[in-house]
Amino acid sequence: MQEEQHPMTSAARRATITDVARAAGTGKTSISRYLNGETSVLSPELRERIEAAIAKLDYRPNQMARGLKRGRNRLVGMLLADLTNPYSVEVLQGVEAACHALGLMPLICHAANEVDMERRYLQLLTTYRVEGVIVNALGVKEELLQTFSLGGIPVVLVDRSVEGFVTDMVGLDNPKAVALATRHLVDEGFDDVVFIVQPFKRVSSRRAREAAFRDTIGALGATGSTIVLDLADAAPALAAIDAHLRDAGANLQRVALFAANAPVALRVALHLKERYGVDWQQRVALMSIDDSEWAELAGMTTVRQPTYDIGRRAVEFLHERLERGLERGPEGARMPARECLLPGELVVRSSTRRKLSPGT
Amino acid sequence: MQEEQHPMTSAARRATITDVARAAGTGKTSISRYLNGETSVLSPELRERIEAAIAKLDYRPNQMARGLKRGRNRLVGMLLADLTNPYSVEVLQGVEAACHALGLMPLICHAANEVDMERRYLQLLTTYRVEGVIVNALGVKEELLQTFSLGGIPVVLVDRSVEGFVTDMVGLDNPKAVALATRHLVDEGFDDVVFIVQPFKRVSSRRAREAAFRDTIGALGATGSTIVLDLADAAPALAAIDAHLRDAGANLQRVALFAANAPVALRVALHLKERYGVDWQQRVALMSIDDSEWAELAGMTTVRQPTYDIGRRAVEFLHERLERGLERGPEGARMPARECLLPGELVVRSSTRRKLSPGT
DNA sequence: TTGTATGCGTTATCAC
DNA sequence: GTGATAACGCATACAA
Repeated sequence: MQEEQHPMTSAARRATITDVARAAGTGKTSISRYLNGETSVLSPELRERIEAAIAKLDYRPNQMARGLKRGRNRLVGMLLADLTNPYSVEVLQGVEAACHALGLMPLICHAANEVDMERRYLQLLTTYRVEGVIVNALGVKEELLQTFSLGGIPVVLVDRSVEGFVTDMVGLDNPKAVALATRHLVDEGFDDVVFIVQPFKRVSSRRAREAAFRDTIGALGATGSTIVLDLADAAPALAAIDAHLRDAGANLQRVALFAANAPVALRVALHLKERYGVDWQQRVALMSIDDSEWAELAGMTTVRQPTYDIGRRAVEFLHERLERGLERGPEGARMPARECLLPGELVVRSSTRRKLSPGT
Repeated sequence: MQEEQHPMTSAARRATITDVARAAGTGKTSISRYLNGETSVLSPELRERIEAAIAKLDYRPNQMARGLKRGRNRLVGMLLADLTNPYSVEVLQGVEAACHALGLMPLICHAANEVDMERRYLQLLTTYRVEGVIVNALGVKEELLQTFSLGGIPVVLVDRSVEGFVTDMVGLDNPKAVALATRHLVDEGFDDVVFIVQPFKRVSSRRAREAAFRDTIGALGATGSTIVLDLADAAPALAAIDAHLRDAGANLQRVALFAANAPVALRVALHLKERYGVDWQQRVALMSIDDSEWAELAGMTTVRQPTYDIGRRAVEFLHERLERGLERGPEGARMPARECLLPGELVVRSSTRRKLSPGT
């Protein structure tokens, strides 16, 4: 009844290590050794038989069983707050590449901006016994993460820290990046800068960027203010922006808008276009952190984050901790929390180049 | 030596079902029963003890072990060719939501446009014994997918079919969508439409869209041509576009550019901006399939794909096959391949609204 | 150099 | 109602 057109066992279940052993006329141990690269302790002849059997049966070791036995399944959890944000996708690319290089498999969880999803996914990751987690979340709290740490599962934070919780974290060097951008604006002759940021919530980077903005503006002796824009209800903030623009125009001030990230920048740009028409760029200068794909098209100045490297570093941090945990006992993985702050790169485009001589 | 500050077993390994059984003063079987909702056959008293023990130990069943025993681990593979393409992210959202609702866990694999990665990831999915796969790939061939089908693992294709391989597939209704868009252009008075598409390669949807374009243009008696643009080497195609635009201008023809998807549209838009300046939209009309986030900002007409539903349907297809496979024997999952073609929605923006009276 | 036996955490089969 | 016990597929200590 078995049709053997293809080299594998028809439409039945996959071959197991036992099947291979039988086909190769040997024991499971030798197969296991072959799989784990203990190639030196195998007679060339047996080795060939094993290779043949594996090929014939199209055998693939079952990672689940393997993980169960070894205690580690090479799975690492990657929790992303919002894949809609190009930042996340880019970080992800770095994470994937690094994981691949290290033989790890990222289990990607996309919370789609739902705080409740974050919690559920984190719990789920726990049931799959991931060896570590990389977290870029919106509302995760310390206690949730403690579960991992206490269980000996390393946690690496991306882009934001979590209050009351110390671990490795990697992200943009916000102070430097914001200072760079702000200084650029002032240098270009803008004497009134409006920083636009989402409600801080639990997101430390938002707060950090805003603080850096105020510091820099103060140090430069320029005029600056902050407007908080909630993407779920942007009207009030947009009205505030309009008002500010109107007043500044009356005072002959040159104002620049500085968005704290790409989603905010897009929302603001859409509003400006709607309000001032297609040539809104002639009327108001907009820049942002995050160099999204449309920035070039819109000719908008940005600060490009080293997203790929951020992802890569996050995995490296994780990997180092995993290694440590292996060498010493499970309790010996103690190691001070590290922080990796990568520099942003200013990408100057037409939106912030001086167009009008001051006072005109 | 054990510090019991937190309710769980210090920094050691996670609690197992045996631990819970011991803590509850019962056998593993009862715990298992409790976990699997066989709640009716448990005395209320025992039930409470179990609940308490689980809470106290912060016990989480190990999915790996569970999968090993049951033969199914609720994992489904999701292979994505390019997360950089917003289309993919949107489809993913649908997939995730549907999976979550059905108790499935998507294992997301991002091939980053590397055909070789696709192959590797597909093999990897096999080792994790996913119960099914949803594939949106660039270069996977029939043989690779056969491995899954023959192994009794359902495959659902998204957006594109694979030559010589029959399975469920879900995507945009390309003929209708392209016809809708093309007719719109002609209605708006464009008498020369250029369709721009990436090299067909193994991507069936590209071919389908181009064919639909030619059919529609022919049926409408309008002038149309196709330019193939390779994102990795766009110069020739862009030059061809320039030439076409020049010639058409000389002949007083109104030409519209129709990009087959968002990445192409972006590349073309960038070129046009570079060539014609910030008011390039005044000179040439551009539309595209895929309603990317910058389309609104650029005022570009698009065909919006029902991405979320595409993802959802894909999971539903998969789920139905999984159920079938359970009821009847593993061989009884036979079921004709289905195709779900969802309609696109025309989003008209300023880019294609008549600006010049013909012949001016 | 090779094979046997045991256990990883869970579910399923069968007794009680 | 409840609880031993045998698998699931694999790795490993140990024996041969």
